[in-house]
Amino acid sequence: MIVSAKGRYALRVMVCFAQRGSEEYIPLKEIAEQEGISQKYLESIMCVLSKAGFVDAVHGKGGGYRLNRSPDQYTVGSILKLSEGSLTAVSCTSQGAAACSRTQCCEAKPMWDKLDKMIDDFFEGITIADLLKETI
Amino acid sequence: MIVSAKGRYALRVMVCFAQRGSEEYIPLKEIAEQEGISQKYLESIMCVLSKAGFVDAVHGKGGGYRLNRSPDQYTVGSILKLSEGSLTAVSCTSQGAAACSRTQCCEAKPMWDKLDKMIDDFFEGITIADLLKETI
DNA sequence: TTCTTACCTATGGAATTACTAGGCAAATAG
DNA sequence: CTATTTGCCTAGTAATTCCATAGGTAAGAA
Repeated sequence: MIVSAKGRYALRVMVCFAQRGSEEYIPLKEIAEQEGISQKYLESIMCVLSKAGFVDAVHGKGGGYRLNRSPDQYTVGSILKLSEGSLTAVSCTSQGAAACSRTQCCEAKPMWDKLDKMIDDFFEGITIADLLKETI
Repeated sequence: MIVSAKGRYALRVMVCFAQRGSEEYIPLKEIAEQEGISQKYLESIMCVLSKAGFVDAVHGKGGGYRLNRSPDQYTVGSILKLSEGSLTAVSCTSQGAAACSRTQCCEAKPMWDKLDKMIDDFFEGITIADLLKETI
């Protein structure tokens, strides 16, 4: 599993906001109910998206979240990387993990690197707008 | 993480057998020590490979495992699928899992399907012989 | 001031992963 | 025939991750 529920939820929410396409702020409670996702869990996801500047957030009544760019300005890759942390296919190639001791002699390393690049290119080549238009 | 230690170990062992390239059976203990992998853990992996007919196994003294085809007859994909169970990128598209209720209306489904196919093609297009030759 | 909404910290259950333990079954060497 | 070597089978377990919950604080509008 390269994309967990967290990443999928993040995408769903962003698609959801894009579908509404409003300038108004939408409270998370509304999205959570509509999508049938735990509100509290969504909060932790949106918080990350907000701090990264992907969405605008406003407190208080009439507040909520809204996109601050057009859907074609959001790549699926950027959203997944933010919510999942990283998209590496094997632990050996992820930065956070302690460097694999076999890096120098590993026959498979070039393959993993190529796969990582392929997956990254794939997700960076798709935008929220593409998902809306079902043009994949 | 789409490939865990189990899958990586399976590949390493197969590469290891291919490197030796012998007709003789090699006991797993030898491989485990050489590779620094838990013998017991390797046993469970080899057992699957053996039952699937990927390797020949012989009990008793002088026994062990050996490949029964040339390295270019083993795709990385076939080995990973066997040891990992499946290679699907998201839980929604894996057969074993209960069918996702959003399958019909999910904007992302076509994307996941395309990714799954891309990853499958990638791994099916690489053989153990390729890994040995470092021609990736 | 009160209500609403985003943000923050901590915690817990469930599942998965990587590994260990101990024995049984098969095959060979002596 | 017996002892040794090797693969095979079942069970358990520590650690980790994942998904979600709980309970609060901070900010802003009516």
